[in-house]
Amino acid sequence: MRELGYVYNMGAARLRAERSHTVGVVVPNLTNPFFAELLGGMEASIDAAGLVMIIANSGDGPSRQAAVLQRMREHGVDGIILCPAADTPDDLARQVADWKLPMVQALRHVTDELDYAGANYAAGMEEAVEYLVSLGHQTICFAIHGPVHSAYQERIQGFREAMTRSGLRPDLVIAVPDRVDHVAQDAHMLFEQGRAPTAVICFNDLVAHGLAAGFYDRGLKIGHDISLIGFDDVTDAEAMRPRLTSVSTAPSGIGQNAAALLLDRIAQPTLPPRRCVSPARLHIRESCGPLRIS
Amino acid sequence: MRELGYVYNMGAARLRAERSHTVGVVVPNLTNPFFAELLGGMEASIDAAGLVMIIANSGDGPSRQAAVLQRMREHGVDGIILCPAADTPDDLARQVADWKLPMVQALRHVTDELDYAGANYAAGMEEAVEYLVSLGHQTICFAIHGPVHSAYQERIQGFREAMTRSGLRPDLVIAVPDRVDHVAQDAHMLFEQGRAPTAVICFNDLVAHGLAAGFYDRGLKIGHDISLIGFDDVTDAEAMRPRLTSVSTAPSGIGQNAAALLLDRIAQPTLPPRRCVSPARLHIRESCGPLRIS
DNA sequence: ATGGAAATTTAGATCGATCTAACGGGCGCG
DNA sequence: CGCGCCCGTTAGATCGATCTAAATTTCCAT
Repeated sequence: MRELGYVYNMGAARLRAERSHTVGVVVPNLTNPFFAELLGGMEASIDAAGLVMIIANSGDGPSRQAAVLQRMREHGVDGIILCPAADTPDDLARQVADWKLPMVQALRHVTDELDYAGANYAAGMEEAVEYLVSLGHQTICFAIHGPVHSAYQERIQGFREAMTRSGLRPDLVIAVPDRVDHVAQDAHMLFEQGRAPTAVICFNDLVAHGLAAGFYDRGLKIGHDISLIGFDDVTDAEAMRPRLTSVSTAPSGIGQNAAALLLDRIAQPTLPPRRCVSPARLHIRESCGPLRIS
Repeated sequence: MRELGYVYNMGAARLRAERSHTVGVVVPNLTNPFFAELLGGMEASIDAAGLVMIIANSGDGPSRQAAVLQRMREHGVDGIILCPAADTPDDLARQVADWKLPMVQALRHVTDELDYAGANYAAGMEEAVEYLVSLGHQTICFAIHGPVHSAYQERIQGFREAMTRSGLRPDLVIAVPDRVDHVAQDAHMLFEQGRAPTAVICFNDLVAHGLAAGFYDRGLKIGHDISLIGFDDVTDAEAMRPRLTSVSTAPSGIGQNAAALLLDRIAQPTLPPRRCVSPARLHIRESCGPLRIS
């Protein structure tokens, strides 16, 4: 075989066996390091199972997402890991069921009829709020960002519930610019309309990074004049100064979970839908300090 | 067709037509945001051409890389974009020619017999050195990192040549830890053995980020006590304080170039090997200042 | 040595898109 | 009216791995 330079023709095998040893992965955005880590985790598990990943970008839009799913179907993928784009219609599940295509939702979910791998964003958020409360903070702001989806809503909900439970105002949810490089210069938005937060929780580490720059520009010392908490713990929080306290969602682990769910479902398509929600824990570093009475 | 739920069977078409509408992409590392941007650029071009990307991780090791290439070959990809792993044997080109598989090298190159898309690292490095020299710096250090490959050597060569041309010591090339989170605590290495650099150029922005943290810990003010230049301009340099001056290599554009080269070569396999080297320009921000006489 | 059961080899069918060649219908011109 | 040309249609072959069934061999027991 070696002499003749034989290579196994997976395409022919697929045609006969109806198995392509291929899975599709759809993410809203390739360049966000958060998704890059997610992909890294998936790749490891999927590769170990002897399959390859076909990857595509939905651009967080339902129409592109539909086109991409169709393309993957044509390519005969054995299953799909989908991070549903914002505004994904909820008949997605029905459609996929029609297609008899194993599928798991990652990070975000639009239906309970399909598997889901994510993190417990709400619990992580609550832990962050409780930590800030324990430091004496009362005016706590949640800086949000980006398109609306389940992971977005769970964070807001976790924030509101934890704030309410602590008897604090739950409505300080402020939208900052989507473009990360504009966040710094718009950091002043947090202090408008009579708000004077002493602590800010961010939708993700990118926002935290931008706000940290904005606070620096305003002469606010992080961990002293204002406390800052990130979310995802993915950008090198360890390399920020002061080091960024962040809610760790371990995207690489979520990727592995999603891959494991998909492999199981491919093996047993009749399994009832499962949810694999990994804990999100607050990683305390140096960006938060006790409330200063001014 | 819609009523019956017909889907085009790409696998069958491939078997007959010997075209899979599939390209393989091999990178050494999925989680590095630099490669994520590269993939983003490729995805756009490849998707626009109606092909899909199969993606794999070589872990920067030749043996895994060989396995991954073999797997892609079995899957019948129409071509491959490879960022060659460190220590890739140079008979790679011969092997690929035997396989009659269109292939382009991205970011790094091991042979002139295959297409290559990259950036002019040496020129970018020279621009960085000249800029520091124009600010009066004389003791300039290059902080390197990671496995050895062509992009690594071109940067070192550019540094040495530019330093020599300016009549400065070209040998201040210092290796910092590979793990980014250890760079900060090992920043002191730069000042050992009687070296007292007043400016540091970094192998990439991750190193710059780490060193910035290390300098902060030592009480050095960046842009004042010490000047710092990054490379790649990919981590949100705009969000650092002071903003990081960095040599921009535009990985997304390199990805697009690589994709374009591959599509051309698939269309015309007999084309002579081409090289597509995009310019690398210094993006000046705030992390460098004039030499202070102490 | 022969029958029957088991093991192995071999021949063909299959998956679905595509390519070729043969076939048939339509039409114009002699 | 008939011959030949052109066009559209259709039947079958093809790609390569795999699955089934038939054909062949092996081997043990009677």
